[in-house]
Amino acid sequence: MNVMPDRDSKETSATHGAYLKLRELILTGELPPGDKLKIEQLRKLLETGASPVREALSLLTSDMLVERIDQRGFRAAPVGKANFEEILMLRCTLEETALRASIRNADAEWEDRLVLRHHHMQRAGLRKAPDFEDAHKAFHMALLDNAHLPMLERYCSQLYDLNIRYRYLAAGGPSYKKRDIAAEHQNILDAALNRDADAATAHLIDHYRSTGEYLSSQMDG
Amino acid sequence: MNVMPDRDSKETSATHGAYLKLRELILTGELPPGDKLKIEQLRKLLETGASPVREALSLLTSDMLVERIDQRGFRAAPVGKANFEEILMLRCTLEETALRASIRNADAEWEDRLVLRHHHMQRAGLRKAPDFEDAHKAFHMALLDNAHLPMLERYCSQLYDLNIRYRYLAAGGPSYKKRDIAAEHQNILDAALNRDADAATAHLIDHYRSTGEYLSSQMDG
DNA sequence: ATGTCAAATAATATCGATATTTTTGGAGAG
DNA sequence: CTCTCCAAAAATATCGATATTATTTGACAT
Repeated sequence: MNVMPDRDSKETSATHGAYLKLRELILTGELPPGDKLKIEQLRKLLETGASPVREALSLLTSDMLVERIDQRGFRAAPVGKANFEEILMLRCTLEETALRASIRNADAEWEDRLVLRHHHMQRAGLRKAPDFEDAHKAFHMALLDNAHLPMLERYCSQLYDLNIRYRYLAAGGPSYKKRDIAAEHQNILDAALNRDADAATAHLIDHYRSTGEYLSSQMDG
Repeated sequence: MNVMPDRDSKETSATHGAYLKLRELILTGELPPGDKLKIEQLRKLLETGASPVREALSLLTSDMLVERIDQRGFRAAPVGKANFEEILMLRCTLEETALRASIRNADAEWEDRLVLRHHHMQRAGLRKAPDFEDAHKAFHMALLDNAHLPMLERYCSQLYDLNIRYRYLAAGGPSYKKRDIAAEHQNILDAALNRDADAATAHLIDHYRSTGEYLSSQMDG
C-alpha cells in the first residue's frame, strides 16, 4: 500500500528535491556551463520521473542557472567575463540599496540576528565546516533582510548564487582566500551595528570588488 | 531548404502558447490577484493538456506573476500597496542604472531605434490602437537596451510588466491619463538624444513617480 | 450548539507511453 | 571531394491515467 516509513519532517516533493539537487550540481560546476541537460540522463541521475525533472529545470530558469530553448531542451547557463561583471555591478547597486534600507529600519532584534549569523559563520569558517557556504550566505542575507523588500531580497539572493558559481568555477571549491575576509566581515558588521550606512555600504562594496577583481583576473583575459 | 509560407514569428509550442495567454490574463486582471489557479480549469480554458499548463505556470513564477505553494498548487500573485511601492522604487533604481549605461554607449543606430520606437508609440497612441501598450513598452525598453546588460534588462522588463498589472487593476484598462504623458516622453527622448544622462534620468524618474503617485492614491489607503 | 474526527471529494503531483521534432549519418548527385 | 537530401535515431514535448495529498462534508459525542 504505502512505500516507506517516511520522515515527515522533510520536504517530500520530487520536483523540489530535483530542484535542489540540480541547483547544487550547477552551482558547483559538476554540470558545466553550456552543457546540454538531457531529460533522460537527469532522470536516471536523480532517480525520478521526467515530469519533476522538467519542472525543476523550468524553475531553474528563473534563477538564470538554466536556459530553455523552445523545442530544443535545456542547457546549463553559459558563463563569461561580461556576465560576471554584470553580476558584480548589479550586486553592488542592489545590495547597497537593500543594506541602506535595512539600516534605516534597524532595531534590537535585527542586531541580534546579525551578531548570531556572524558568529555562526565564524565558527563554520574556523572549522572549515562544509556548511560555511550556507552560513556565509545567511550572514550576507541577514544584512539585507531588515529592508523588508521581498523582491529586492530575491534578486540579491539570485545574484549571490550566480556569484558562488563563478567562485567554484575559478577555484574548484569554496577555498578562496580567507586571509583578511574575516576582517572585512567584521568591518561590515560593526558599521551595521553602529547604524552607519555610509561606512557599511563602503565596506560591503569593497568586499565584493576585491574578491571580484581576484576572480575576474583568473578568468580568460 | 525552407519549410512553409509559415511565418517564423509563429510560436509552435503548447507550453509557450499557454504561457503567453496566461500572462495576458493575469496582467489584465482577468485572473485576479490571489486567485487559485486550478490546473483542470485552465486546461479547459486554454484547450491544452495539463503538462503545458503546469510548465507555463512554473515559468510565470519567474516573472513573479504566479506563486507556487508546494503540494498546494499555484495562485495568481497577490497585490498590495507595499508591493507596488517596492516595484516603483526598484524601477527607479534599475532603470536609472540602465539608462545611464545606455547613454554611455550611445551611437547613431541607437538614436535611430529610439526615434523610431517613439514615433510608433505616438502613432499608436493617437489612434488609440490596442497595441499602444506594446509600443509603449518597446520605447521604454529601447531606452535601456543599449546598455548591453541582459540581466538588468530582464529585471526592468519584469518590473515593467508588474507595473502594467497595477495600471489595469486601478483603471480597468490602459486608459490612464494621457494628458502630458506625451510631453514627458518627448523630454526623455530629447535628453537621451542629447546624451544628457542627468536630464534623461531625471525625466524618466519623474515620469514614473508621477504616474506612481496617481496609482498609489487610488489603491487602499 | 460546537468541536472533533473520519470518510468522501477534489485537486495536485507523478508516472508511463506516444506523437513531434530535431539531430545524425550516409548515399547519391554535381 | 563537397554538398544536398532523405531515412534512421535520439530527444523533446505532450497526453491520459494513476497515486498522493489536501480539503470539504457530515456524523457523533460533548
